[in-house]
Amino acid sequence: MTDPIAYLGPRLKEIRMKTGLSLREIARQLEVSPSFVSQIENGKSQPSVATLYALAKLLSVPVDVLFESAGDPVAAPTKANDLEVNRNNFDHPTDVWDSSRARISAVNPNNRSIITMDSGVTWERLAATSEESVNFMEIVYEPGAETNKSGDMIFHDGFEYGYALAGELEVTIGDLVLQLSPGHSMGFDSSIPHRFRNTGSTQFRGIWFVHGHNVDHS
Amino acid sequence: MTDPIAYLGPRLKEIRMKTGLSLREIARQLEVSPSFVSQIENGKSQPSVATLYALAKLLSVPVDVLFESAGDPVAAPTKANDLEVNRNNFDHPTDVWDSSRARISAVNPNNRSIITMDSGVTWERLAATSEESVNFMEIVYEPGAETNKSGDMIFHDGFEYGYALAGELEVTIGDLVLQLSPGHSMGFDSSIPHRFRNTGSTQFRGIWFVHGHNVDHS
DNA sequence: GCTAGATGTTCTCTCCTAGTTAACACCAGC
DNA sequence: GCTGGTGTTAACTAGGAGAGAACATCTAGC
Repeated sequence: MTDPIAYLGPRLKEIRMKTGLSLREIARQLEVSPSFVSQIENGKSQPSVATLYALAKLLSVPVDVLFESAGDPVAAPTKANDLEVNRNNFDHPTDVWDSSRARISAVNPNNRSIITMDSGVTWERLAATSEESVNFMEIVYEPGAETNKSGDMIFHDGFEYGYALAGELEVTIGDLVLQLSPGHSMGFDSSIPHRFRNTGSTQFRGIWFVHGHNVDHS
Repeated sequence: MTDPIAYLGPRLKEIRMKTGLSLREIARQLEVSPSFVSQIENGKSQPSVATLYALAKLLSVPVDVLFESAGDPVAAPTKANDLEVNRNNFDHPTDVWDSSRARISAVNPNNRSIITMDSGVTWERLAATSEESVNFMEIVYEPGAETNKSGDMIFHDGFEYGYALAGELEVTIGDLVLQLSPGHSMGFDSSIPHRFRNTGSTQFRGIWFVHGHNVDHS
């Protein structure tokens, strides 16, 4: 069995990264030297219980998660890393917001980050956590608006989930066409070409969740 | 605030007592000297992280409960080793539904899979895609209902996102307590201990999205 | 280009403390 | 009385928790 204590360092680093805090900032708040934090993260030294506890508290994480084996031994594949498909041209709602992200994010409706598309489509961010490639948002389609003014279908990595709050939305996924009415919901593999269109005469609003495959990455 | 580390010793003793194990027996299994265990229990010395972890493991208790100020119900097993960590009772909404999952999933409100918890909490599945460790659902908290009847906070791998449709929900995440009203939304790293509670007099309903770290796996 | 400020890392060194051994006092049952 | 169990405390030591300084990168600004 693999010693969980051996993973403590990497695990700490992983969690610290998510918080966006620098090693030196941690050291400052913990009142220890930066070098020591580095030594801990690299497994060259071990903290005392007091330091361990303070560390967990600082990262607002139960002590136990520090012992969990960090994710998967994601031995980075040497090859597949360099480039993805040319999905850059597609504008899909991943990582398009500003950079403010945290481990806990609460948003009230009057204070959302909003992105307005030229095509009568609006995304309002509902939460900005430290997860990348993840978007939780309210989407608004004005009457006549559609995903792509060109009418083309789009596809991208990951999955997409939606819940209709108000109005009607015509959802096309692959061959499937369905009408989303308030209370209806759906989810699909977004590598299937898809398109949304508000064919009705009233505004459509829905709760949307979109994420890529690699929800977290080192 | 009183230092939780000061309570570590007494806490250990308390838990050990419940297991019926002698101090010397602990020392034997831990492969340390009995005197040292005594010193730890009396706060005259502190264990290293390794010893602390081994200790928690031996008592089959999460490390965190060693820091709790004594008095809380520990649910310690009567004999060591016959029970696992009492974290198992935590049910969190991942992979609890039936197996029907597809690449495209559309659900209308009258035809949802529903899980009713004993505590007045209901989950209604909004989509069932082929993704594992992912749940998109409408959650309902009746007045007075809470995540855990015991009042304990829960934590698990992954992230959690919510949008309030109706009613009020008291959300506790780590130290943070916030009131979720209709239109409000939030997201957080679910490894931070959290708890939800409907403190109001009306039913709470919200759109929830929960996923583990490993969103897809081959 | 240079500087000034961040970032994380890797040395070397010191002092503290985790953990030891010993002897201690208390019980049971034989 | 012994012999086995229990927990406690003193004196000691070896090892590692943690500091300090110098290191190599970066990025931003002049």
